[in-house]
Amino acid sequence: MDSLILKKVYIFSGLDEEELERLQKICRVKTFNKGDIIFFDTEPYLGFYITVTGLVKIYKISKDGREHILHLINPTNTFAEVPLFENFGEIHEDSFRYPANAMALEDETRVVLIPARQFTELLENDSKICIKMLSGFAKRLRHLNHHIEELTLKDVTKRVSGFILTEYNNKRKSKTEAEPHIKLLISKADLAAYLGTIIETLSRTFKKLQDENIIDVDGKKIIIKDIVKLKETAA
Amino acid sequence: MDSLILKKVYIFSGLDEEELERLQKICRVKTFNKGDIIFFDTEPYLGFYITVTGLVKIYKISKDGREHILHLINPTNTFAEVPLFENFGEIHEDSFRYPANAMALEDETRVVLIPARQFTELLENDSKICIKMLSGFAKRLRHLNHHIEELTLKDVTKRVSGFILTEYNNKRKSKTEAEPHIKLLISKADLAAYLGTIIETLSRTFKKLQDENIIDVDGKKIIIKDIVKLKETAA
DNA sequence: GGAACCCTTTGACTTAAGTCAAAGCCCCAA
DNA sequence: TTGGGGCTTTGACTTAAGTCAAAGGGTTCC
Repeated sequence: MDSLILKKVYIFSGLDEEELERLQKICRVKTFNKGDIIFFDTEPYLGFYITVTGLVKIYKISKDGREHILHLINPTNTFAEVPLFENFGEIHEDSFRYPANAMALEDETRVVLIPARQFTELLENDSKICIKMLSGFAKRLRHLNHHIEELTLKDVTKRVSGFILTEYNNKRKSKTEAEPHIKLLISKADLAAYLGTIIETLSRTFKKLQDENIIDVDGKKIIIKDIVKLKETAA
Repeated sequence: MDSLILKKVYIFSGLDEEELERLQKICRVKTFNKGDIIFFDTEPYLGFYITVTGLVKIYKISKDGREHILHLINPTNTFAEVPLFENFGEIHEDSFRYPANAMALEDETRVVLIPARQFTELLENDSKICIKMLSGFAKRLRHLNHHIEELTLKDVTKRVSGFILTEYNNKRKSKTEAEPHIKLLISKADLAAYLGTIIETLSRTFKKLQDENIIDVDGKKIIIKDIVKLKETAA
């Protein structure tokens, strides 16, 4: 497998060559196509994953079939690490399940599986990795808190506007461009599920924001026409 | 201060006497009355807290004044540890703020402040504590995921029923009794905020469940009259 | 080129839950 | 005992967002 990818994974960035090599030996690489399931929330827990290429969605399905997306996992990011620690030491009993479902959202989505047992041995001897993982968990906690805040205290229009703004800010970190816009990496149905709504409502919200001359929606491209008003709407 | 309390805190349960003593020296104890603010989300980050006695709520306020409760912290549990790790090493720059507000919900609520800087030194030398903290974070992540699931995929009636059931299950772990019931530790307004709704809707929901002979509400006491139907309603 | 498909939009309708306002209840204190 | 204040309930109304159904638009594949 690609040895470089592990180096880029945040939690492994403190490891030396030898440790990386050891880790590499226990990893398993898997490739998925768009729509393929990586794991269901009913499956026994094997270990956590790293997205290498493509995009992965972590989601839950309610009894009546509605879906809610908890996370979208980009390359070099990890997912499903939480069960590792829920009852540290008891993982061997294989009574653990994955906490949600994971699906590949693009063709050629490659992921690396880090088996639980071997990894925990590594952890016990290395507080640096632990701190990195703590840091990763902290970020995720922050994200989930923010997500809950959005879902409970804001209406759909505010959530959509907020989403566009954060996406735009993330993008701007890397480059600047003439026409301020974002490109959706996911389908509108998925975006709706991520924002805690349904596709029809999302569609109407986009239309409303277009009518108010705040944005322009062209397929998966969303052009920001009035960032000041967009910020007002999101606030 | 009470030295016994630190022993009971989950993340410190691996420490020996000497380490506990060292920790104790750097702690500060504070006592609050009902309604007192422990910290606002605008204050610079000093460190994390442990609830010793009483009850603490962690909450956010939206622009239009609505409140949402993220967590309720019981004795021996910690809160506000997340910022410790968000940019590990940079805490000294004191540019960090608390991520939410914290308020004492009972008189004589005692909390212990563990200063950030001293604590991180301890962490770096002890992977056992790290793993304990990871485990604590994992539990919280699980809780937040569950919370999001509830908020986005379920209506208020389901959320209320689910809340009663989990409270009852938590309680039953310790003791069994003739009349199945729970006692609310918080006001109904706070419960509403925790369940992502408002007090009027909560009141109506309780009434509906009473009319259907599923529960009986008597002030802060909720008697479960038909646990089978309650489970059906929550599902 | 058109059939089949998927994703998305639009319209008409329903409903859960929020808002506003008033009244009720209960406990404590003077 | 009376009265005030905090909490809670109830009622009437509004509204945001979900449901159901149908139509539109763009790709891909024979």
